[in-house]
Amino acid sequence: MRKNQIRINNERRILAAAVKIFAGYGYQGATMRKIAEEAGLPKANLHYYFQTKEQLYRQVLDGIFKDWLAAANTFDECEEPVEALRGYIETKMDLSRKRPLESRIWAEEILRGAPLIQDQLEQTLAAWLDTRVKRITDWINKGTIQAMNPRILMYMIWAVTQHFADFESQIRARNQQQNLSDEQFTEAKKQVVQTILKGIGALD
Amino acid sequence: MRKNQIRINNERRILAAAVKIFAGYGYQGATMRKIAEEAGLPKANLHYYFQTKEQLYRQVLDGIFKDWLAAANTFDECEEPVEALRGYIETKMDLSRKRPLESRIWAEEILRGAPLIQDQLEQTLAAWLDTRVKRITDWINKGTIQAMNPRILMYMIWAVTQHFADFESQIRARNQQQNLSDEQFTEAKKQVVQTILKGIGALD
DNA sequence: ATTAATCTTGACCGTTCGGTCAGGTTTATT
DNA sequence: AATAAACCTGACCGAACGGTCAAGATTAAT
Repeated sequence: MRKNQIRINNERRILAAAVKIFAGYGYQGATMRKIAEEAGLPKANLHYYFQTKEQLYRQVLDGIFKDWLAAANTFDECEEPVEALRGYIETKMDLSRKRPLESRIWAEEILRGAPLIQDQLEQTLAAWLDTRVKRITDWINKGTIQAMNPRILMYMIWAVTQHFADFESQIRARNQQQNLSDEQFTEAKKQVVQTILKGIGALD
Repeated sequence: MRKNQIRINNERRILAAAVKIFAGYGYQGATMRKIAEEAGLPKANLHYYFQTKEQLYRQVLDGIFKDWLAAANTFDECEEPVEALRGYIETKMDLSRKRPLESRIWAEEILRGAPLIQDQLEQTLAAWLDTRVKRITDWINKGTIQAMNPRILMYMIWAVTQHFADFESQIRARNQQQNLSDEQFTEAKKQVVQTILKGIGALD
């Protein structure tokens, strides 16, 4: 039951166009016409592969969601808070930099209260968050980091890593400047990691 | 040339409804019909006071923008980094908590790249940011806080304070839980302030 | 070569959008 | 009391929306 090559190609093409348009206009602002134009296909053809706009959007979100969760692997692989948190923060910032369009779509969906993926978020994300909270709690009990509310720490990391990329692309667009150079971005990553790790007493 | 009471009342009513609807649906998702319904007025009446949807949205943004900038006064009033940053962070978090709808509208506008208020942002915000950067640089030169890129610090504070409120309201909605209690919120503020101040070497 | 399955697309549909406007009503001015 | 200014609103408009469909073109299976 493998899919035909034509279907594979066209679905990929449509999804790529959808990412661009959804990122640029938001869910409501995006139209099937714009996506079709971007993909270089007639609008009716989009509806052949994706029955509705919502279904197309869901598939876009699915792809993003998986990547965003996968970024947390370093969190699990490392035993100590310094490595674990540094790995997670850097991976998430890298991801936001590498895929700014997807990052923006994700941010908007979260901001709107995730009306289309509540279920996934409730289940997957709650469980995901719980295991990280447990791990942070262990560090606190061992005295490796200072006492705090682990959930708030996760929110802070989330906010900073997620929206750093958004700020960046927005500032770049406004100033007609170049993107942050690799050196500048590495500096930013370093500073974010440094501030948070030091802030929770994991350094010095 | 003072405005009539009728005009004052109705404009206020419409703006309040607009805040609710824009926050709930985003700029594109919001419709003049929904706003009119929320305000309890016929749609044509909205267009009597605000000629276009965009003009109405601009006025909503204007109100938010002023409050958000004003929140930074503590930053100027205090000489030392600990007071200045604590005051700014706490004021911004309080503001986001007190006016979550406005906070969400602002966040979405920023996320979209501020297509409707670019000019204001470029001028006002750039200048605003520059003076803060200078002040932070002074602290660094005096050795009160450790060396760093001041702009990145501002982004971090921005991201955390802004989107903490967004996360909160979203999580509340999803879990049908109560809002964070005053105690919990105070705890959160404390932890954010503590983490950032300690993270930049202003504490301990 | 024939049939079946898949793919393509211009034309079209009902709905809703932001916005307009004429004509009536209420309020302010004299 | 009369005139002017401000306010109100049901009905309407063209445009754009998401989505449909029948009929033809292409590809795959036999």
